[in-house]
Amino acid sequence: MRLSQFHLATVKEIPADAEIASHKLMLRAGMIRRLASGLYTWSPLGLRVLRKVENVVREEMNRAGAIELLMPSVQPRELWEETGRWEKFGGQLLKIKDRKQQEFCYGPTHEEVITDFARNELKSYKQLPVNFYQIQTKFRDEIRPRFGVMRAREFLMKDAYSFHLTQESLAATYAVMYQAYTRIFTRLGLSFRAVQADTGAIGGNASHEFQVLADSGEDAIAFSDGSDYAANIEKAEALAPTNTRPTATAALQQVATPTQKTIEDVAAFLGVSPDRCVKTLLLRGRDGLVALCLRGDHQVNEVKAAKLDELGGESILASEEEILAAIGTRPGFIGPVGLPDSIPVIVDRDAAVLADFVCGGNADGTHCTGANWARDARISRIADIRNVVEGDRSPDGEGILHIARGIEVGHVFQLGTKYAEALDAVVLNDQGKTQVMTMGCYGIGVSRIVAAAIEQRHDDAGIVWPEAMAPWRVAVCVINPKHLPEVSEAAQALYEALNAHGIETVLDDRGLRPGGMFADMELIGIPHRVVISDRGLTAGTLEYRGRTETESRAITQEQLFDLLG
RNA sequence: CGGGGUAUAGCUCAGUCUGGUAGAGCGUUGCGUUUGGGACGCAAAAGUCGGGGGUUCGAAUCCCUCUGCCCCGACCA
Repeated sequence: MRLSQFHLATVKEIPADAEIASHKLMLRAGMIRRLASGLYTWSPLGLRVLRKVENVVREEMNRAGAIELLMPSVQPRELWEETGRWEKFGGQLLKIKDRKQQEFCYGPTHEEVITDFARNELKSYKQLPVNFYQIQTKFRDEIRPRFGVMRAREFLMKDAYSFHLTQESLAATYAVMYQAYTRIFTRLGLSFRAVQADTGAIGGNASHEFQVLADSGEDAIAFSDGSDYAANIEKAEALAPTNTRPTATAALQQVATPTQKTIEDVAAFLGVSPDRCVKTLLLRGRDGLVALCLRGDHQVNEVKAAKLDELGGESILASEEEILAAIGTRPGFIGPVGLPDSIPVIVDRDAAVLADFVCGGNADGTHCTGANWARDARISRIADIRNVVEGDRSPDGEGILHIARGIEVGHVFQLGTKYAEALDAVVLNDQGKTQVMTMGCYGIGVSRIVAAAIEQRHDDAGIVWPEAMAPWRVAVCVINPKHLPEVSEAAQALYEALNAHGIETVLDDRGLRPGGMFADMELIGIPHRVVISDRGLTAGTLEYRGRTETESRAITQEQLFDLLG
């Protein structure tokens, strides 16, 4: 590509509301333009990168035996009624009506459509297993779109759905997809980690997320330094403490804490550390309020909590009014001591081994000191309901846990029969009997990968693309093309030679001053730069500089081809 | 959904408190000089000050209202 014939649109100034590096750099490089909240146009430059990612994904999916198809982005309400998700999916589902007032949604995902396709197309176990995928635009009406294409409302996703007769077959395809994902992210040059993920309300058997490691990531992941254990913090189990509860030595006392409502304030006020306090949360349970007790320095894990029988799938905090009505105090002073018998008290494993602890006094402006389980407070059940923290023992018993941040770019999931059952997707098995298929689903956030890569790879000058994602591998920059015809001819010749060797090259023939040209090529992250000038022409060498190098070096054309492989 | 902010030239923003001729930088266009790390000079085009209503002799500015966008929060007491 000759840049004079391209639309490169870098800018110096960007809106102040771009917060993270990838968002800023994508705007500055002119890869994307915002159309409306969470909606972006991909410029010619941005699209080149997006296509690179897409093609790697497509190649590896094909290699792994998946078959590409394309489903509509607009989907009829009736299909979503069949799985009950028309209502259950919530506000993220963008609902639209056509001229006949028929209702549709813009697809946030395609389980319904693919399962409908499968129930019509697949009739025999002989057609299984099969794995269909598409690369398609999705729309999720996010509560708060942010970070550019990282959390946009409209985004490009690769989603695959596999169909099986048996769990063993599903597990096999799942493993193949896991391997394919590992290849994809490795080829894309990303530093990533596959982590165990929560299977959510669907309750499937296995699920892994592929997380690109970046400090700006919205997910927290826990990984062991003594094994390959890694899990989303939502999923990571906090092991029971090894010590048992000491015997009570202190007497229960009620103390005045007039304005101290947070653990930090109470602990500081009473001169104890937060890990000697018990914090109590009241949630809406299946049959009335439920109390959760945790050590003051720990945080409740909502995913774990929601799975408690007492809560029945959701973890919703009780309102101040409900709490006032039930126990006569407000948030900030709740404690396990003297709670009504009707409220189950679920105690975290670590909170359960505390003795002589501090907790809320169940009266405004009071806390208790010297509280002890059994003697002063009832335990209905002990459970793991907290987030793991840095330094916890790894659940597999090997090493200790560390916490890192990640950007979820892929998710593989053994769905089971949930959708196939709801939509009656059945085949005849080898006994001639009708059998519901079991499913897997495998997603990759194609557009998000572009942002995630930049998060991971950038410097002061701009983006530092991995070779596999760069819009072009090489930039040939011409200095002062108008002065000497030989200079622009030499640049042209090199440009053509590189492309002829299958090395994607861009020729910067815009005639900019060198500073502007170099700055642009660095901003848009081209891995290799070759400068052609009268200076080099006289010397018979090319001036080469890699994107992350700080000095140029003189090399021959032969050396350049060697270097580019 | 709650709270806060914001909307002025293509972009980034001043100007609003204290009402009185619409501003800057970047970008764009033309001419000239320049040409190895985002050049310089001269000239120019460019705005329904988000929409609607009101107050006023007069509104970007004050009041009401609608809308878009952004930020924070939406359980961790």
